[in-house]
Amino acid sequence: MRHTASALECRRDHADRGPHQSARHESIDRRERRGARSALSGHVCAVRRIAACARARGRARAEDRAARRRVRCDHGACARDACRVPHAAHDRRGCRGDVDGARSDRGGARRHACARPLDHDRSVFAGLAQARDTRGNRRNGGARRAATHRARARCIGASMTASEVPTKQYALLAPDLEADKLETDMLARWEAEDLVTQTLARGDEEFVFFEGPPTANGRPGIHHVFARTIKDLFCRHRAMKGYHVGRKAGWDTHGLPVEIEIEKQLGISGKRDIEALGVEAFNMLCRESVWKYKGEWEQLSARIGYWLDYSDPYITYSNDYIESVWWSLATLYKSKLLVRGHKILPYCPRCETTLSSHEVAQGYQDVEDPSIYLTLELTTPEGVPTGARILVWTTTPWTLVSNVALAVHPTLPYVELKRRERDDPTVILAEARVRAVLGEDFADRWDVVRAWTGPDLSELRYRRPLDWLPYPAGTAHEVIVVEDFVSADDGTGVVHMAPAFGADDYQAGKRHNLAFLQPVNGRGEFPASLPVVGGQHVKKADPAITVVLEERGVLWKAGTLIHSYPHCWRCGTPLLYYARGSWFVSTTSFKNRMMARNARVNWNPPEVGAGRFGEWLENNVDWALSRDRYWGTPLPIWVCESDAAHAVAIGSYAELAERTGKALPADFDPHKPFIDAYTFACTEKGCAGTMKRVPEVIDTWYDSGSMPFAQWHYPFENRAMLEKRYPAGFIAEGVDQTRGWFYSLLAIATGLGDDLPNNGDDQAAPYRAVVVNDMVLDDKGAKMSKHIGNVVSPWEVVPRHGADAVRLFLIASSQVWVPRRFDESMIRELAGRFFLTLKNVYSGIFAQYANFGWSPSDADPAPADRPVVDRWMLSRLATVEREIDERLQGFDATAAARTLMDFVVDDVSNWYVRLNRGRFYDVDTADSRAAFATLHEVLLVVTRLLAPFAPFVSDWIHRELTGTSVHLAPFRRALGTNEGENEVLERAMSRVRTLAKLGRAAREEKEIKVRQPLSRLVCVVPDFKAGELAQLLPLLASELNVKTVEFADSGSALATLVGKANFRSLGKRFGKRTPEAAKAVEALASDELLAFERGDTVNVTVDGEAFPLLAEDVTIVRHASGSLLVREENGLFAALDPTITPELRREGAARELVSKIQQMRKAARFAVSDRVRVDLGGGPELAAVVKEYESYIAGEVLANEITLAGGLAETHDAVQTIVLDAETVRIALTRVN
RNA sequence: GGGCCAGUAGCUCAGGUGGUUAGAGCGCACGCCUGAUAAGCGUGAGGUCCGAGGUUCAACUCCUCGCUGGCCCA
Repeated sequence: MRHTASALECRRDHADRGPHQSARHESIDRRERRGARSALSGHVCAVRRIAACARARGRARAEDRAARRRVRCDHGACARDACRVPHAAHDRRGCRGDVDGARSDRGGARRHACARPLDHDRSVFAGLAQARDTRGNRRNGGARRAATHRARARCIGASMTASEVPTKQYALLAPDLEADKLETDMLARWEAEDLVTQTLARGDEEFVFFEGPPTANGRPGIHHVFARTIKDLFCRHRAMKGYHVGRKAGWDTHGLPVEIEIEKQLGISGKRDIEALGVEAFNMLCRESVWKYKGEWEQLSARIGYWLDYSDPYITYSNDYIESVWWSLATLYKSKLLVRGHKILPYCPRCETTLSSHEVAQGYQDVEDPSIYLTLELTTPEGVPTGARILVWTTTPWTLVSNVALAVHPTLPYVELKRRERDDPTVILAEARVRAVLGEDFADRWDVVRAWTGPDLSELRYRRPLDWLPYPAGTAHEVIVVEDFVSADDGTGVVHMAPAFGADDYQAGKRHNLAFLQPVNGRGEFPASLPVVGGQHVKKADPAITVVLEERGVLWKAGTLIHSYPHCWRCGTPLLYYARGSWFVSTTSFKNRMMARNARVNWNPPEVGAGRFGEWLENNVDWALSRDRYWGTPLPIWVCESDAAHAVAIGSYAELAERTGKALPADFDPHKPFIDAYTFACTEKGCAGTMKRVPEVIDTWYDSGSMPFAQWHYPFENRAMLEKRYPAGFIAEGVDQTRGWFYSLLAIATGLGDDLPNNGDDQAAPYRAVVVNDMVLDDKGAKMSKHIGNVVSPWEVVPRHGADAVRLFLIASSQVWVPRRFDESMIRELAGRFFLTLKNVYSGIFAQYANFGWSPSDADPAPADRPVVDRWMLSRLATVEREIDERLQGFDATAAARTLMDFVVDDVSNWYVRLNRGRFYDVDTADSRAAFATLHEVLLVVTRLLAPFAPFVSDWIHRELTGTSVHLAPFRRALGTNEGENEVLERAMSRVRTLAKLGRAAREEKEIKVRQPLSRLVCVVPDFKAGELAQLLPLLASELNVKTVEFADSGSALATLVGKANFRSLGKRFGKRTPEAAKAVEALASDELLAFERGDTVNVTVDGEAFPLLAEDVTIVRHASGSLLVREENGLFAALDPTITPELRREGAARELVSKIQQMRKAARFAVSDRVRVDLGGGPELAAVVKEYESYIAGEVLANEITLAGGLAETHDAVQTIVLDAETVRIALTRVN
């Protein structure tokens, strides 16, 4: 301890001497550091003793926050890595001198590095130490800063003018700074700068983005973070590319989920309860409820860095929005694209309401239903019985009252069978169903008398089972139709059709103009006028109907069946599929135009567009808009009370006022129930009726699909705006939106056609590109649901890991359109490691050492003048920059993120920084300046490339590097095509890295540690000439710790050549004889291959025929011959000479000894600065090593003394016996301070 | 029942116009480094590329039929 203090005193002494002496001392200090970089001395001690320093000075300010900034001072250090880099100042004498010095008083502080209060530091150290003081101390105030600058100006040298003094100080990213803190601080900064507005003020050309509106009455979940990250990152990328990217927020505020929420709150259920409460009150509650989680949505969006303009959001319930929707509906109506019709909907007869699909999905139960088979008489078209009967199956006998047709399959085979030894009529059914219906042993009792096809059958007619209802005139009935939906999986392959009670039936009914019989009222009862079942509930009528069928001789057999059937989730009543009157957008009439537009959309992934969405469009049915509900956009159609054929669509509030003849009130509300009070005289000439609005509201999907124009209150306002902001360049939502928003946008836009700008059918409107994301599953791959309780709250995850990490994880873990598991440990693994590496490179390498006095300046060598490894780094940077931009341009965020992460971890940290660490220990040599300038450029570009993915930390670092926000920076530097990219150099480095890998593997094979120097590496790189790689060879030599690297020339005796057949090339020429040809190629002798390489013609014999060998037929691989350690991969060849000469062995042994002693010191918990005595016991080998390398060893392990006593010291602090080069060596350490 | 997606190392995922040696990260084992240190680096083990047929000189890749999981629709 004392010696440390004395060293510090020594330093203060220098500092107090004034400028001149300080400068001189600085140079001494630096010389020490350089000199220490000896090729032999591989090790360094970093001493970090915060408390010790503070105590030594007696001026500790532990409470001072700044004190916790670790400040490391390095003296006389000598990194192994540093030694690998040629250094102009390298000087063995300096190294020795340093070691000598270690025995003096001064030496105690030689390896001193510690953290201490900044002012303490400043008072103690002069010279370079001064530069360290100001690191990160911007908060420290002007006086301190000024003092620091004076001190630095003093010490850096008299020749420097004040203006030349580098003043730039890079703040460090403290390792204990939590992501949450960094990000919330950054958010406050953005807020203060109003950065979003700044970005919105830029850019000439529009990149149009549509925000799909969320419903604010549900809480945002982690999957919303996912979708929003995707939206945000592409918007940020395009904004950085110079586009203007508007980001208007929006809220989806209407719809059944909102109503259900209120019903739950009030403890009521169903339309009757709502009517009892009053629609006005109910809707008021809906209107308020929508904003329940608005704050949370906004906060979460902000917290994850989703930049959205919430200042003027579109709100689907607002009057302006509804008016635009009305305009579009009226426009469709005028084009006869908005029409009346029927739709089969699940309907609860008790609640008297239709149910939405998601309500139906909640109510499936297994129930026992009738399962009856009918045998119906077939007739000719003229009505003459054919003598055959057709078998029909149903589970809903009550619908037989409404039977109007049968359906058969177009291609399934049908058969006609006759009962043996009976004169009964024959029966017809699908061949595939015969066993199931007639029994496995049917062949014992039945004979097949004829084969039928569906189309054959459709030429016949049949007699219906019940004839209680008359057919309307002009409709088809008792016919057999051919339909694809018929299956042979159950029943008889013949389907009974009641168009009023089945969706398929209804569609078929429309196709074939079938009669429509709907003898059921809203409570699910038959009308009283019907025989037998009049007044009964339909489900209860099944037994009575079955009896009648039997009486009429058309019942084949009756039983029951258990199956899953939907029930009302509120009251448990079985649902009826029931035809309801509805208004439709007749999308089928412009289906082809929708498909043509869809084909122009850039879908990511493509299969969603072509597959899921394309198929769905192919099977498009008209869009039923009507909803018998309350909280929604009212359908703006008024119908005459006296004649329902008289109808008008109102397209604006002005038009409504005009019709009614008076101005609308100031507080006009277009919602129910108010709007229903507006009536006016019928618009038809000569009609005296009153027009009333139809009661329904519209499907909420129509609201959201109208957002491209309704968000701007088009066409009432903002016509010019829409010209620029339509269609969207890009939208992104979950795959569940395929039938939702993606469809409603497309359908409405196609229907409106030229009533919107830039909206011809030749456009990909309303969106040019879509990115579809899939589900976020829990860590076990199960869907997240409230029910299971595995829903991940973003509010837990984001603060824990930081939004940057969560965003990057979501994007990079797999393609966004594949379902991804959300496993928190994966966030740490994937994103955490990347950010740690990035921070280490920035803080641990760049900032820490740049703060000794480097900042970008003209003194930095031009890129062309920098070492080859820098030029390689910059080339990789340019390549990666281009690749990432291209990937984002192509909407492939995952590939872009991975490219960037791999680059930073692999190329930057793992290769460039690792190889060049030593160059950062100086700040004013050309070599160092080149390294700093290179790394600065790399970090600068990396933060820009990272900004769309991780907007927080990228901005933090970018601001340190440049003083400006990354979000106002250009995404890509202004480089020409492939400018800055040196493909040959990148490939060459890639070869070198492979050779390094092979070399290490070769060492591993013989267990020769990298610590053991070897004499030479021999290698072969097929696609490079030796000269082209020459400049990279020093890197390879240091990486593999060999003295020389040489190339084996073609004739080298070191290698045996072996041919490897190229099947791709041989396959083309030899076809079936490929294996034989390959064998012949691989049988070629080494000297033949050598000759071939030199250009001689070599033949291979296949099937007795000689073929000249072509260059592409063979890959020539070299194997070592002789004693070299060889590894080979894809033709690359690395051979290490494993010969360890006595000199090499002694060098290795010295390093081994040092390593072991260092480990002992660590194990014995010595402070890193503790001085020791080393007592060694061993044989003559050891003595030789110690003799040659004593000063090196002593310097490395801080030994005041090394003895070769041959025995243990009497007292020691640590002792160990090791085997060094087959010699047993005892090591005893004694602490001597 | 229909459509789409996925199934590759213990885990999470790449990849491939068909070419004989299928990759990465994590984890694991072993080792290096100790001036990025609550860091960093390397080497290694680990695979019936879901199964069965087929096409082909050659299939993880193409085709057919299945299986398992997910989503959407009925």
